[in-house]
Amino acid sequence: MGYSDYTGEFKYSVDAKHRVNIPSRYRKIMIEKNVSEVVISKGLDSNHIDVYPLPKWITLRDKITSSMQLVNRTHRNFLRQFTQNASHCTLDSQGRIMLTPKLMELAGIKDNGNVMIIGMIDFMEIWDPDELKKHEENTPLTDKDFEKLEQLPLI
Amino acid sequence: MGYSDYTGEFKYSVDAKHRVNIPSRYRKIMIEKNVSEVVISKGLDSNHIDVYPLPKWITLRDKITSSMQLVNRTHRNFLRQFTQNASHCTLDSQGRIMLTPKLMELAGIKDNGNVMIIGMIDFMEIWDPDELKKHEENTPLTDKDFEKLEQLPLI
DNA sequence: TAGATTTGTGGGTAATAATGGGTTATTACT
DNA sequence: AGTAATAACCCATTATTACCCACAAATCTA
Repeated sequence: MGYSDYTGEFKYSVDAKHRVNIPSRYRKIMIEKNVSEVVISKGLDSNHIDVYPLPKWITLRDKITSSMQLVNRTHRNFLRQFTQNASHCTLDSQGRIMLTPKLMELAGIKDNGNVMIIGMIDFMEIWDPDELKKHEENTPLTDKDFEKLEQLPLI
Repeated sequence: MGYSDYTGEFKYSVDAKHRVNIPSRYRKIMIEKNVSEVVISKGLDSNHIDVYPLPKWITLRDKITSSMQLVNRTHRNFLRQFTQNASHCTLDSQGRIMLTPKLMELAGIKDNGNVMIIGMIDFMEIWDPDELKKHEENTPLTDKDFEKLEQLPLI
């Protein structure tokens, strides 16, 4: 994973052309790693968008296809969900990507609205600010979570 | 960990640009260890800021990400909360770091106010002076705490 | 104790980042 | 093929940050 990772939370606007800025720190990391393309897709569980730098996407894709059994209905359904809403995009000269109408709809992101971008170490998430707040309120870290943390060695 | 560690308590100002000085003794240790970058994040339990020199952050991060599965919803939620408030910063030529508005808010630190910096051996904490005093008054170590501590090896 | 160095703090300026919009090229549609 | 819609490209403006210099207070040194 190296020393540079995607962390933090950023607020950006969505313009009339569905363009969203990628944080400059993230762009620097991508340049350093020679990545100029990302794959955006529906977040695995909820109403947000996942942004995978291409190498991460390839890792994910290969992991899934190699362990998947096409005769298994659940596997097929999962694979469909995973790829159906995935689209490749390259950053424009200003460092922005263009969201698709379908993903914006799924994530509740509005034209000329705002988004929150969250770093997830080796990929990113794009949220509608209200959806994010709602999600945070519904999933606070519990004491049980902290107990789990304590069981990790060296922390 | 070597012979040099972060200890002690220091009082510094926060200027209008959200800059906070790092104690020169700490800076010397960092130079000695070739560290020019830290990650600041929300303190695990309370209202203060944690400052991890980069190597410490990497250790933490890898411990957490290695025990984590992306398809697990709880894991994803935990990872999000872990990274969300973490932001990388490099010291400026005067040896200061810039705090983010969100972390200042979470820690109750005010523009043009003061902070206390506390050494935690291999990382540091930044507190609002009032919050720190309150915390000290409200959480003296009890006998029960010491009993728990006795269960730790090597102490 | 006087001078020299380090440390903490403040502020100006140049560089970078974020955002908006116009224009041309590409694709899609009938 | 001609037209409409869309996306890529370019430039302009504003906001923010990084970089630099300056100075005062504190500490060290001889």
